[in-house]
Amino acid sequence: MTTGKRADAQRNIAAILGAATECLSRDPAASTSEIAKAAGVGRVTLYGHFPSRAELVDAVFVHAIEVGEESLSQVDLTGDPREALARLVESSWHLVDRYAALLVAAQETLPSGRVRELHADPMARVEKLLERGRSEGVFRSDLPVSWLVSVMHNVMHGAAGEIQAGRLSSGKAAGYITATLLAAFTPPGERVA
Amino acid sequence: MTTGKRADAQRNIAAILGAATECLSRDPAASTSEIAKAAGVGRVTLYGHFPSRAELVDAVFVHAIEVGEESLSQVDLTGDPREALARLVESSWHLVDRYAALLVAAQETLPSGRVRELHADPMARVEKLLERGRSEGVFRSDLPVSWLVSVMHNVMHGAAGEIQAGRLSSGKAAGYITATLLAAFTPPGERVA
DNA sequence: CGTAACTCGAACAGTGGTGTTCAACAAGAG
DNA sequence: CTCTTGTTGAACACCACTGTTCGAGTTACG
Repeated sequence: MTTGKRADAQRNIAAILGAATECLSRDPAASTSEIAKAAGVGRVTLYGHFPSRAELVDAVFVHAIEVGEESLSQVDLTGDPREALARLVESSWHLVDRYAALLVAAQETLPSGRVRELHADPMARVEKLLERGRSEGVFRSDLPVSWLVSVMHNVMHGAAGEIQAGRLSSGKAAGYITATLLAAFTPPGERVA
Repeated sequence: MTTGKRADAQRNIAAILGAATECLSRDPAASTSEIAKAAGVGRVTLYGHFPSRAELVDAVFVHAIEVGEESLSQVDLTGDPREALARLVESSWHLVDRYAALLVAAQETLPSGRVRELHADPMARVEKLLERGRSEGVFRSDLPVSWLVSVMHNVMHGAAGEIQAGRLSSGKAAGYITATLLAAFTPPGERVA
C-alpha cells in the first residue's frame, strides 16, 4: 500500500466518508458527533483523520463528484443533441436527486468558488453538448451557454425541492425536466420537439 | 391610533423591521444583536417587541410580501398571455433580486409550509395567467401548472444566484429570464416566440 | 407635572456546536 | 511477541447565539 495507514484506519476512513455522505445528504448541517456515531466511530477518531469538519465535507463532496463522473462519463452524447440531452438529464437527475442536500452542505461550508471548481468536469460536459447543439442549429444561440447551463442546473434542483416537498413524484421528474429544457433551449422561431 | 403603543415604541418597531429587512437580505443568518445594532436599538428592546427571532423573521417576511403584492397587483395581465408574462416577470424579477436572501432566511427559520402559505397570493396570480395562456393554446398543457410555476420560480432565483456570483449583469437578467420561460412554456409542436 | 410606558447595558443561564488533551486500551505489522 | 499506530470516552476550553432578568434611566402622554 502506498498509504502508510494501518488497515483498520483505512476501514474507519471509509466508514466515516460513507456515514458523512449519508448524514449530510439527509441534513446539510449534520454535526461531527452525528457523523461519527453513524460511522460507528469515536468523535476523536474522526478528527484524527480529518483536521476539521470543513475538510471532511470537502472530501465527501470530492468523492460524490467522482462517483457522479463515473456514471456521467458512460452517457452516449453522440447523435441528435436533443436526444443526447435527454440521456444526459436522465443520468444527471439521479445524481442531483441523491446529492441535493450534500450540495447545500458544501455551499455553506466550503470557501466560495470551491463547489464550482469541483463541478468543472460535469459542467464542461454539458457545455460541450450545448455548443454542438447550437452549431447544428437545434439549440438556441441568442443566450449565453453559461446561462443555459444555469437554467438546467436550477430546473433540476428545483425538481429535487418539489419532490422533497411531496408535490412531485420521483418517477415523473426526469420527464418533466427534459420536456422543459428541450423547449427552453429551442431556438426562437423553431418548433418545440 | 388603534395601536395602544407609544409613539417612540412605534418608531422603534419600524426601525427594527427596516433594519431586519436589510440585514437579512444581506445575510440570512444575521443575529438579533446585529439587527438591533443596525436599528440603533438595544437588543432587549428588540425582544420587547418581538418574542423571538423567528417571529421577527416572520414579520419581516410578511411585510416584504405585502410590499411585493402592492407592486405586482399593478401589472397589467390582460392581452396576449406571453406579453403579460413578460410584464409579470419584469416586475417579479426586481422583487426576487432584492429579497432572495430574505427568502433563504425564512426557509430555514419558519416552520415548514409557512413560506408557501405566505406566497399564496403571488402564486395564484401566476397560476391564473398560466391557466389562461393554456386555454388560449399559447402555453403548454402537457405539464402541470404547479410544475410550470416551480420552473419560473427556480429560473428567477437561479438568475439571482448568477448575479450574486458576478457571472450575470443585473441589466440582462430580466431579458434572459423571459426568453427562457417563454420558450419553456411553448406547447410542443408550436414555434417559440 | 406625575406616572406609566418604554429603553438601556450588563450580566446571566442555557444550548449546541467545534476542536483539543489525556491516559487507558486495542489491534495491526514485522 | 513486541512495538508502533490507532482508538476511545470523558473532560475541557472556546465560541456564538438565543432569550431573560434587573435596576436605573428616559420619554411620551394626559
